Amino acid sequence: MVPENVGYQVKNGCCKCDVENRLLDAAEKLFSEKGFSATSVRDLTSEAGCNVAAVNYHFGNKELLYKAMFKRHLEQVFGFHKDNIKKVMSSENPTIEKLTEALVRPMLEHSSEKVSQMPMLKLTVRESLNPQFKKEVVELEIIKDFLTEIQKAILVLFPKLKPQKAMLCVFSLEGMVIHPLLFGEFYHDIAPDLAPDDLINHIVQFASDAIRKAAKE
Amino acid sequence: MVPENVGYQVKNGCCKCDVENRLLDAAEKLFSEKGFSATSVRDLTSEAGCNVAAVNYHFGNKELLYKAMFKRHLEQVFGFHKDNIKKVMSSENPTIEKLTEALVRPMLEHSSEKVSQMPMLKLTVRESLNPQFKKEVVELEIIKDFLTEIQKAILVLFPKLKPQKAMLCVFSLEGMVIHPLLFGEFYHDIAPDLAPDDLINHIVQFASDAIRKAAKE
DNA sequence: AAAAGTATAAAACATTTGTTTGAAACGTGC
DNA sequence: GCACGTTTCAAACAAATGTTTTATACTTTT
Repeated sequence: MVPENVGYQVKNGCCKCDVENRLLDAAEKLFSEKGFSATSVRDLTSEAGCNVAAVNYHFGNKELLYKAMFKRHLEQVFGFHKDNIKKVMSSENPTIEKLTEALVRPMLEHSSEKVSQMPMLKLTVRESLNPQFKKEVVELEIIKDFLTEIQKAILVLFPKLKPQKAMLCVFSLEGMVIHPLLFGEFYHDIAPDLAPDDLINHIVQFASDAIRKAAKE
Repeated sequence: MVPENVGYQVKNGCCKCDVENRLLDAAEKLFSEKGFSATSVRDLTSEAGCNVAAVNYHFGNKELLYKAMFKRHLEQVFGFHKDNIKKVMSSENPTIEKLTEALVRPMLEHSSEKVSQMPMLKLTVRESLNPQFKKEVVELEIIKDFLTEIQKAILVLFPKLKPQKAMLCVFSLEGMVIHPLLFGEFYHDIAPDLAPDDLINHIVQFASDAIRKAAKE
């Protein structure tokens, strides 16, 4: 296995770092397509254009590569969304509609880049559903932080709301947003003429109405 | 492979039917625990107490056993929920609260039996997320029927609601219900002192409020 | 330039995989 | 009891799996 700390500065960028990143890229692509077990180490290394032994050399084994892939991906994604929350809450006149829209829209309107990151969201959910390993491979703490961030924002908007009730609203909102991401094919099948904006507006309205009502009681 | 129609009546219940059902039971248990790829045919047959060849003999191959397992399970589960809808809608004074509660409560309050069927729900979602086979293994039609049934019930309660809007409400409701089923550990981790009834009441109220508001516009 | 440390590569390793085979056991109808 | 179709089983099959080994190339340090 590769030493944690190299005793010298790597000058040639084409070496260690590059292979590791290519393997992480290959991992995102193949694992999210076919799952962990159905993706072989040889699939990964040939996608990354390196030797079979590279996985074990750089990451220890297949499972640790899996874990490293999640870490890199989740930090990037949640960082993006937390920035969006901050922007809304530090804006002039923050409302629950603005907050929900800031969360819902980037997740649901799929530009060309977003499409490619949907498989990874699905895989993350899949892995959370039936964790197949003893040691957790998706770190719960980073997700918990994210949800707590939304909860805080809601409590700023509705100070009278009980914290636990606010967290339930976060859960419900997240459930509504994740749902079309997970079952997009159903939406298209059952409601073929549904525009993305209609869906976004529906969820924003649906959630905002319910949260506002909950805050009144 | 086993012939579709046997030329005689099987009298001894200990034969064909029994092995097939034991294999389907083993499939539910092991596939929902470890997933398709991570479960070997030998795992299945030793759990079912039969020979390795039995899977291929009775179902053709591992994948067809997987499909047969889903069919048996989904027909049972959706049948149960559709019955509940009918009971509410044919009751004296059906309301949106009664309807949502009839759907939400049986799913979320986990008696000893419900606990054991949660892994199968997770597996069903998992399989819908990243279908790993060419031929669909979870039949979409039976799910579509179920969602349409809820949509119809909502339209009876709120005739002015546009059908498409009603279906969006069904999606949102389903999203909120599935969410705690999928991420129950999170709920327990983030809100440890949350009683099942509180969660059920929250979702019933949250959804009913929002649907009623949507019907007014 | 020599030595030391690091990265890549091809080949081999021992298991495990899904599936098939061929024979034996079982149940049924004559 | 006999012949026939059906079901079960142990054994074997070829293919694929994750990982390790050994040797070779490369980079940095001295």
